[in-house]
Amino acid sequence: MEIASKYNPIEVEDKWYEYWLRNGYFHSEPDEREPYSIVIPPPNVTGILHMGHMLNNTIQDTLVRRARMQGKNACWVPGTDHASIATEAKVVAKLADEGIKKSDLTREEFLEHAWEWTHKHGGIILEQLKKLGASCDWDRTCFTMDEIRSESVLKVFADLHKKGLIYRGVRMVNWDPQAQTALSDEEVIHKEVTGKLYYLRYAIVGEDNKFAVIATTRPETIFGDTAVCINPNDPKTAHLKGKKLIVPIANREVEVIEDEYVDVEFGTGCLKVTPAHDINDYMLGDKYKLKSIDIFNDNGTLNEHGLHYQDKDRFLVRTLIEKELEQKGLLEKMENYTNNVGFSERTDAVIEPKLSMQWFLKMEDLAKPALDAVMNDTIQLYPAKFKNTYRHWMENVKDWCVSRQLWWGHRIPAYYLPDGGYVVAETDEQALKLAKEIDPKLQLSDLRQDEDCLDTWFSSWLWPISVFDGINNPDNEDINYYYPTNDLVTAPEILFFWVARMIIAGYEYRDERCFENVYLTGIVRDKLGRKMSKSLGNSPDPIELMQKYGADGVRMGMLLTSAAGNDLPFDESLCEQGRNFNNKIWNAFRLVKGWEIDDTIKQPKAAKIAVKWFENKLSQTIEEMDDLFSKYRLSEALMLLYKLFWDEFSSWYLELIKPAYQQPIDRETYEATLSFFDSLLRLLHPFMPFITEELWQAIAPRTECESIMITELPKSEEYNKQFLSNFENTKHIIAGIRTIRLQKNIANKETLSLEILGNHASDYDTAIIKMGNLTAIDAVNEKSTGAASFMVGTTEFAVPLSETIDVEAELEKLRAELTYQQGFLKSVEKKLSNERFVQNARAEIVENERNKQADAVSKIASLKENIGALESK
RNA sequence: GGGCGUUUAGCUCAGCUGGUUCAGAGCAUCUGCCUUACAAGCAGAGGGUCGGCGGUUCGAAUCCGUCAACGCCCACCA
Repeated sequence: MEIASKYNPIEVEDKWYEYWLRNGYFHSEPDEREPYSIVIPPPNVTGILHMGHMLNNTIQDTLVRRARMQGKNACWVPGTDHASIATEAKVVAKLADEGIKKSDLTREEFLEHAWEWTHKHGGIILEQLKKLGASCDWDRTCFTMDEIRSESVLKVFADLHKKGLIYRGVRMVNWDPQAQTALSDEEVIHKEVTGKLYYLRYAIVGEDNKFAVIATTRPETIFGDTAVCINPNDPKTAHLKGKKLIVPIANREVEVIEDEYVDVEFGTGCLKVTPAHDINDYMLGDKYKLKSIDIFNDNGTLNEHGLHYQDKDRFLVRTLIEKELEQKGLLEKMENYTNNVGFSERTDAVIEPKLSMQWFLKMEDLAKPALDAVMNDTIQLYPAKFKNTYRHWMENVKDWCVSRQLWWGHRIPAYYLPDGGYVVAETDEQALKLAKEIDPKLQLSDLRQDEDCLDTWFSSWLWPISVFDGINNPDNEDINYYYPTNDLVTAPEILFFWVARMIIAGYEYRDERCFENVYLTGIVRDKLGRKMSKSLGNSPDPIELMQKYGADGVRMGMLLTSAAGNDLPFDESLCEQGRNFNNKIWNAFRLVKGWEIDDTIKQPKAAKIAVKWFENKLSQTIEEMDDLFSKYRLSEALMLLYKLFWDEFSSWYLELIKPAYQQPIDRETYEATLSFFDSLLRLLHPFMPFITEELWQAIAPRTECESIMITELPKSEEYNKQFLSNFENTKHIIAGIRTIRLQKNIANKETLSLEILGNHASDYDTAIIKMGNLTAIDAVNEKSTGAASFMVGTTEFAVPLSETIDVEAELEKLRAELTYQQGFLKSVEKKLSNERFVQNARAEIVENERNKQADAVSKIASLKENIGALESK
């Protein structure tokens, strides 16, 4: 059978994914096994796969596949998020392209478009995940706005309202004038912006040509001024006490109020107060019962209060008003100024603080158990440094504005009565029932449901419960079995948006943590450290990458340098490394598969040693891997395996047992090798599912229904550390011979012999002979003349050479070594002659120093002897 | 402005409670090899004052202080 020398992933990946699906290996039902569950962070329903998803889902799949192979009943629940604001924005944009304005549509018409869009683009991302090999239980696929999830959301809203935790009120909220909705504080991103600080002249009433000068970054908001505030302790502004001022252009009189809130040092010490458009001014307005004038329309243009600027955009007005003020002599001066401005996370529009009626969730009490759970490690964050961040947020948690002025989402189940007041209930019928308690004559048609939707996160915070229908049916088999889930893998960016709130919901609705461990990934960046983004065009297409390097190659590339919580500087060369590794595995398979077995051959000694060694090495590595996995150090676990396969198995083990060209192999060694290969494939499977399945299926006859993914993960057995360390020594001896070959330009084909000075255990001699291509190993008291020597540990080895060696070069080498050893001995002796060291250090440390001393002394003696011998020639 | 974190080889990172020859790994680099599993490979080699300074200690990459650079989170002094 001729096998290609390169692994071709394209040919095998779809085949095996189909096979796994066909056999239902991803599907999980409750049974008597230990459950292991992960809920996917639901990607936006109309989104497409990006590198962040690749990283995140590779990690999840690795964890799930490993758990499955550990005999757990593994269940990875997939799904998508309706992504209220993001999806609505996309639909609005698409409609705009078609010349349709959202405002021209009814709610129902708009939702029709939105659903159409969702059905058209929805779920693409889940199909893409399949290419990656994601072993999700697709039968359980959920959507945050499907029937069960919607019902859950409304139920929870009604319940929290009943508990008095949800309230409605007029508050200063973050208004996104582009999406025309309120946002939660978490959806606002503050950025430094260079702008100007304008110094405006407010005329003092009753004092001709006298002005108070007031600094502001937002001159367009003067139309909303309802007071000017000074600090009562500020002599600079004391003359303004009790006066009235005229707001420029608006020509309105406002009072001067006094409050210590005003910073004497800043600007002129005078603060214009615009309660409708600034959170601090709002508080002042509240305190002094000031009028509040809202000067903006919902889309960020000025309203009738803006006078001749009506219907013009706020930023345009800023430039226009600057000119007008200047013309009227009301602009004292301008300075460059940088300040923090809030932007909408979704639309990047500048946030306008705006007073409006919204729904809020009281967070303080809810947050308590969630804070404790993380602080006392009931829920573990990886890396743990995020505990601090988490605590800080949870201790200062503010009420959550849950209403959004959007249509795409869960409509708030609040129903207004004709004569004022409202009821909250999860269904129309129940609402009517509640309403009738107030007024028995009311009909359903009398009730008017709230127009607003709920924040997207108000559905995703229930995700670990709602995917198992644990809100609607709190005692069903699934939720009782799979909840709490085990691991959550997500980005730190949504620690507050999502993770914290899920923990809160978990305690509120299950009275239990929603997951045990949270693995926080880093951000995938490009080589230059920039975030990957569409606008920069620096984000590779994951699908193309997988076509180029294979899904396994890309998975490995993602995992190679991604410690938890560390950003991942992504470079295609990582995938290349992954692909190369696939190829290495493939070729090892080719070698093994090509051997003929001959039952009459006895197992060679070298092979026997090799088998014994690799058994030990394998166990040792498995033990180390288990430890790394328990700490969620996946990259390191993978690297360990990589080295085990490449260096230990391929370069050492296979070379040691390899029969001569076209010679058969003995059965014992062959079977041991197949068994090792099988173990290695199983260990690799969670990381690289496709190639491992392909080779596992090929390496021995399998029946339909068999798969590596449902085999058991190899376990660590007892191993002999001394044996492993002896073998490392052997490797050094072989490396020494190879180095001499290279230095002396001796071809590998040419056989050599090796001399060992003094006695030497001979267990490994056959291995050394084979790997070094030696004719013999001789224990000698004195090495041959003209032999090239090297040391391993305290033993000296020599390779006799036919041609005369360069005495001077050899001497130079030996002298350098002598100098090093003498220096080393000196430092050891210095330590040992230090009484305080001998007194204070632990006994074994001192003992060790003494051993080092003895070693060095013996090495020095032998080096001196050699040098003397050479010099006398 | 507050808090947290990072700084170790050209790059990405390990290095747990200070002590084995502890200064490591992978990649990259360099040298020699097309040795019939693999040139997407094999064999070997070089490379770091562990960010700076100071301290504790018999002993510091590791602990403490301080400075610097970078990053993240929180916080709306107009």
